[in-house]
Order: sequence, then C-alpha cells, then structure tokens
Amino acid sequence: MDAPYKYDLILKNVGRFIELNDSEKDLFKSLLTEGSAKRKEFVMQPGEITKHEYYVTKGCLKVYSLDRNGVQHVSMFAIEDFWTGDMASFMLQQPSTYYIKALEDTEFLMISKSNFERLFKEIPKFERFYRNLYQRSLVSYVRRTNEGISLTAEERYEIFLNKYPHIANRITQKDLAAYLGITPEFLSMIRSKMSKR
Amino acid sequence: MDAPYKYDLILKNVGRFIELNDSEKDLFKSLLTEGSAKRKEFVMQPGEITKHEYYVTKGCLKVYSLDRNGVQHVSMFAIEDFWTGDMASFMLQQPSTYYIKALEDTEFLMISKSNFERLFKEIPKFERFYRNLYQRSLVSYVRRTNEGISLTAEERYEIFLNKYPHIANRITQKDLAAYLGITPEFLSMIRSKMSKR
DNA sequence: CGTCTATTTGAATGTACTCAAAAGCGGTGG
DNA sequence: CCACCGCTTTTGAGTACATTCAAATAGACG
Repeated sequence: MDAPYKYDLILKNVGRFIELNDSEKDLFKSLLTEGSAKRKEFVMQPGEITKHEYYVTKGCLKVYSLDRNGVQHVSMFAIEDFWTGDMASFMLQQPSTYYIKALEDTEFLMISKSNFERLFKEIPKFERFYRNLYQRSLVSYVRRTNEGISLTAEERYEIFLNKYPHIANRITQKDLAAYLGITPEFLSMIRSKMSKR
Repeated sequence: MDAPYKYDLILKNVGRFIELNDSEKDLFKSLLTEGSAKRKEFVMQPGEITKHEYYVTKGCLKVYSLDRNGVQHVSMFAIEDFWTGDMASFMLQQPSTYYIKALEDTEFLMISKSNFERLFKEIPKFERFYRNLYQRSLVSYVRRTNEGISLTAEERYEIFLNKYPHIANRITQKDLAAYLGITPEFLSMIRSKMSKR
C-alpha cells in the first residue's frame, strides 16, 4: 500500500503542469529510484558530486551548509511533495557544499543526472514541467532574498510561521533559527517577547 | 547597425541552450517587441500587472521595491544581456509590487505574456531554454539568499565587487547599498574602513 | 555657475551576537 | 517505568554590527 502511493504523489505533482499518458507515466517511473534515510542520517555530504535530485514522499529533509565558523545555515526544509537537492552541484556536476540530513525517518524518489537528461530526450514535455517548477521556485527565492535583506528577524519569523505552519511545528527552534539566519538564543528572545503581547 | 545587433545578442543568449533554424529565429524575433527608456524613466510601477519579460540590450535597469517605511530594496540590476522583470506578477498576472527604472538610457526587447505562451506552443524547444535559464537564476538566488542570512554587509559587498565589477562601477553607492540591504551611510563606513587596509 | 543629490563623518540608539549557565525535554537503557 | 544523559531552550550580561538623525562636503547635471 506504500510503494504505489509514492508514485501517485509524484505523478500528481507533475500533473500540475503537464499531462502524461500511461506509457509516459511508466517511463517516468522507470527513471526514478526509491530511497530512504533514517532520522539523523545523511543523504548527502559536502565534497560529493550530487548525483540526484530528490522528491520527498514522507518525512523531512534539511538542506544546510556550515560557514567557516562552523555555524549552520539552512537552505530549505523539504517535507512531503517537495523537490530538493543541490542544483548547482547537480547541474554543473561539481562538488557540493551542502549537507542533506533527515530530520525524521524519510522516504523519497530520486532522479539521476543521466536519467534527468534521458527524461528530456524521451518526453520533451518534461522541459515544460521543470520550467514551471523552477519558475515557481525562483519566485519564492526572489521573495526570500528580499526578505533577508529588508526585514528584521522577528518579521521573517512571523512570515515563516504563517507560510509554513506545518513545517514550523515539525522542526526544532535551533533548525528554524539556522533557516532564519539568526542564533537559537535570539529566536528564543523573539518568541518570549512575542508571547508577551 | 543597431537594430539588427539587438537580435544577434538575444539569439546568442538563446543559443547557449538551444539551436534554432532560420525560420524559428524569425518566428522568435517576430514575437519580440522593442522598447526603450531614458535615464530615470520608469519601465514599470507597482500596481501594474506585468505584461512583459525584458531582455536588456543596452543600458541598465534597476528592479526595486519600497518597504512600508519608504526604504528602497533593490532586487536586481539588469545590464546588457540580462533577462529581468517581475516573475511573480508575470506568471500569475497579478499586480506587481516592483518598480523598474532605467539608470541609464536603456534599450531592451520584450516578450508579452501571450507571445510567451505562443512561443512555447510554436517552438517547444523554448521550454528547454527557459528551463535552463531559470535553473541558473535559481542557483544564484539560492546562493544570494544564503549570503543574505549568513554574511556581514562587508562580506556581501566584497562578493558583489568581485562578481559584478562591471555593474559596481556603473551604479551609485546608494543603489548598491539598497541592493546589499544596508544604508548608504553604512556602506560609506565600510568603504572607508576597507580602504584603510 | 548654481542647484540638487550623493557621499562622508559623527554621535546616539537599536538589533542581533557571544559567552556562560541554568532549566527543560526526549530518548534510551536498565 | 523510571532515571539518567545529552541536547534544546531559556535567561542574562556584555559586545559587535548596523541604523537613525544631523550636518558638512563633494560631485553631477542642466
């Protein structure tokens, strides 16, 4: 009951932007690999050349890097129905600078670089799918970039809570602080200040 | 000698990711409109529904918004060979929150929403072009987002100088400060501190 | 040349960080 | 099922980064 469900989920995701017939669906599915990671396990580490893009079907992944002072910075949290990975490393096939770690027992589907290319060759419609997917991601990253340089930590925290309440209540404050770009101590202060209102 | 050059430029840009034959080139060109803006002139203002995506062939555009305190935040500077616009507004056809203003006398090519759709219908290869274009933009926005939350203003300033020296020397410090997300006064301090080393 | 805007400089303030220590909470083994 | 251990969260004091406001100076454009 579990295995087919994964594919229903990803096909529905793809179906937002393109329509596939049965043989195309089968081909697409055949280009995917199943993967999983237990809580606290790494899916990827810096130095590796990213071999896959990931689509999470269950659980939660944290994509992050360490700066030269050893401080974590979270690029994104990927829960069910999220695509993730290190695009720069995947695209250019150069060593990644990111960690991907499971915050919960997690299941995902992966597509390798070569199957990604093959997908475009066999079913050109997928160019359209990814064009749309990236277009949307771009919109949200442009927004997040602007928020990062123009808003206070408190404002960014409130935006995150409103936009991703279902993520906020699955992660620790420490990880959320690393996503917001502030220290856990400061996030704690913000919360106590906000609760007094 | 000027008008044809514009199209050579954009065809070369497109040629990075897809190959077009002559009739495809002609069709593509026919879906573009030429535009221009004098220094200090607005190309777009908040409240408008973005009708076009822009490709700059000469000059420099500043894409920015005002926060509730009236402070400018620059999303990007677009010089020759840059694509720009307000993707969110263009994609969803909802009112923009951005200004686009010419910092120099600027010339650009535009593609309207309906021609954008038509382009995909007539020459599906363009899905691939924009898929690649957006993929690249995404990589740089992911990086910029991480820089915004993890680096000091001084570090972000140095990165900008190294990455876009040709832009840095065309814009004012005030505009650069608005891009970095700091006040012009603070950028001035950073510069004087750096020059003392 | 004059005017308008950008840039510089400085003092006072606010936002966010560092370091330290205590309190809370969750998972694990006995 | 309880007790312990390790990690997260809280709290606080002192500090660094960045802003605000004000005023002087420098530059650019008409």
